[in-house]
Amino acid sequence: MNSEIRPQVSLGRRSPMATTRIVVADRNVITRVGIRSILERNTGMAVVAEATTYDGVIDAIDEHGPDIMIIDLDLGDDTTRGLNICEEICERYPATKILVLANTLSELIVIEALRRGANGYLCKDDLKADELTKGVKAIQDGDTVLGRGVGSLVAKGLGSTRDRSEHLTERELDVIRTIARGLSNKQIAHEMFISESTVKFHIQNASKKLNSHRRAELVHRASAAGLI
Amino acid sequence: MNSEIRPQVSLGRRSPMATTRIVVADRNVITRVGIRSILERNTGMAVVAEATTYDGVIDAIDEHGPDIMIIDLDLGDDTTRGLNICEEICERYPATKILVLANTLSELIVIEALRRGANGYLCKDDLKADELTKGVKAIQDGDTVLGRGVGSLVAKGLGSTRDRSEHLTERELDVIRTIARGLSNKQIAHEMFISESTVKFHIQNASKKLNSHRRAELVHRASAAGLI
DNA sequence: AAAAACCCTAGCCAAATGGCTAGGTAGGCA
DNA sequence: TGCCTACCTAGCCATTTGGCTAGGGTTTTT
Repeated sequence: MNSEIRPQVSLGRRSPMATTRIVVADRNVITRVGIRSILERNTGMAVVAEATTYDGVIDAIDEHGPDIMIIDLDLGDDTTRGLNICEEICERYPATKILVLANTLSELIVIEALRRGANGYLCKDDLKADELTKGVKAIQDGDTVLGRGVGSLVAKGLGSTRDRSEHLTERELDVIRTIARGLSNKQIAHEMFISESTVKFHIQNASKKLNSHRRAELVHRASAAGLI
Repeated sequence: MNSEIRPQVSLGRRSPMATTRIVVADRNVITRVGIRSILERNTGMAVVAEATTYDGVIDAIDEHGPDIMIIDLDLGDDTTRGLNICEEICERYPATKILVLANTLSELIVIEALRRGANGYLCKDDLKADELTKGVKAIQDGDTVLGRGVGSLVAKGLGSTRDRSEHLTERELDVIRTIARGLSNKQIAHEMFISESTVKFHIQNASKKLNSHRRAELVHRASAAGLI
């Protein structure tokens, strides 16, 4: 794994008086307003635009050239674009740093996001207001920020991976959780940015591990085991 | 349902100068701040407290005696308390009106929430900022407010099934429990001495009640609701 | 260097499911 | 009596699934 991500981005600390210009992208109004409100408690931060679609993100960056883009990868209008938007932004607007604000936590998504140019990854749940602010500042200073839970998750994956007697992989759990929400394989594929074949592959493997033959049973067992 | 509550606070239309005091409960900071921020654009509304747990909700109401409680039923710390918190509030603090702000939409949940004293039910997704504000005002005026989608969902079920609390029948529960064990419709039919058609019939009905479209989701919802 | 995990993809086929319309029964209740 | 509910059954059709084989790739462990 590249430990070296986006090498040639301006490193120096910014002058304390400069305003950090931010664009927020999320499909949910409440969330957008919430983020804006939390950030603007700081005089040094300004949310200059909001976006609700991938195209809207590009447009907003193009127009405002923000310092930081805070984005929920799942904007819903184009399921294939979630992770890729990071690359798009990174390539076309290298001056804009990316903070991913996700609903769910999956080691793979975190890694992928970082690999594609994200500078930070926070999870909406269990996030504290000051963590968001601190995260933005840290990224502004050139750091890479991983929220509570996120860091340890990644570290766990990067470090020791053993003691798996009968354990479901992270990916398999992701799939099961999504099945529990009632999505079809096709929908899951879109949401996870993988192909339908892969979804079926994970289901098959998880099913064997939990000895179930129907996805409903799979969900129930995983649920009963407290895995989801 | 009691149309007459809150004796000592001015009833009927409030004077335009009066401030609507609100408590917001949601486990997510961003959401709490977002709601607060949206509501406080109106001079007549003030979020006097926030809560993140069920006990916190009770404490906050006890301390502030708000006009309106905006709550996400899933606060996570006690899964059995979600719907019951409505009753608790309704009984102990009849002056406080309840607006449920949910993530998911299920007819059963909506009905139950209303039956237990909720005055409104909005769905976070696809909610517009002014809808939240309008909803609060409407509830303050004594109306019952159901968000887009919510209303039609309930109306659909309400036409045929008026007063009764919408619940799953014994047979439907039997089927769901068996689905959870991973049996196919054919196997279920054989085990229950009914035809496969009947199995599908029960599944369809239960699915409508729980607003799910896949048996895996049906199992998960029923399971999460403690029904099986 | 080899093995072991994990992740991703493809295609095939039979079976199962979801969603629907359109009936039937029996018991409780106004 | 008629109406309601719960329960039961049938058939249709498109879609989804389960189960399989047969490959890719990367990273970590041995």
